Amino acid sequence: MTAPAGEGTEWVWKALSDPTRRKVLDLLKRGPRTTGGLAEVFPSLSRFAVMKHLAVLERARLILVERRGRERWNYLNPVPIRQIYERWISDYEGLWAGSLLKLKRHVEQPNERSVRR
Amino acid sequence: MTAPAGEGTEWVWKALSDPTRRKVLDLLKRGPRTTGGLAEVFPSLSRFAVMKHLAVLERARLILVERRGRERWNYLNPVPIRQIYERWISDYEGLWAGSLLKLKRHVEQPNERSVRR
DNA sequence: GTCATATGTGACCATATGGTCACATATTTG
DNA sequence: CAAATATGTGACCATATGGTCACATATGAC
Repeated sequence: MTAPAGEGTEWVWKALSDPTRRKVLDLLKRGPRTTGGLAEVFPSLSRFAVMKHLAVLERARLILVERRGRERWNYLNPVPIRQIYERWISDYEGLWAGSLLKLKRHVEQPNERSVRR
Repeated sequence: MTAPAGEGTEWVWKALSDPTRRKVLDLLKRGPRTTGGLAEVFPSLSRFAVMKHLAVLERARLILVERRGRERWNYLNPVPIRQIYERWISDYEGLWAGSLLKLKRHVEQPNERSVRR
């Protein structure tokens, strides 16, 4: 990964770019889980693979961890997701509405495959 | 990349996970550009590297391309970003507000480093 | 203390990613 | 047509990523 890369949301984007990790977050949205409990949800993955994903999520502070006895409880932290929205996605809201009238001609041709490949 | 992965937004997440590509989108938000015009903005990258990024963005349909003569004009398509928001991010809005009261204890400890590493 | 359980570490591997370079093709201009 | 410009292709490379396995450690239950 080399460097945290200025802004601070960099690791969050990386963490969110994997579907398994997004699914983990979706699960934690409904309440905290232990590492083993999470691993059970992904029968196709080894427990170790799940642990690696959790490490990536933790680095991005998308999850917070509390050790209770020999268990590790993983909690969702929604704050970084909010930041992604506020600092980047929301800037595109203007375009979703209108204002891209000049693009419309090009964008909205039913199923135009990039105007001739 | 292997497979488009069910949902359809998969390539969009991958495309957005790179800071250079997000910067390209930020530039295109202000209007279309040619490939060469974009490459000039990234003096640290070769034109070929920029072209590869554009290919990734095009695969995700985040940009749409029109060839005019010997030039290639790249247009932003904001629709996939909107879908990311609607189909995933917005599901976390509830948590941003309150409703995570049970988490608060754990989440909001000033700078707790994952409760002991 | 001993054993089972829950998690962590280290080594390793295949593929994806981000990048390079050399060269090919297409299009405008004189 | 010839030259300059704009983009595209193929081969290649280093590192990151997602995954495996074997083994180590910590904690709760008897």
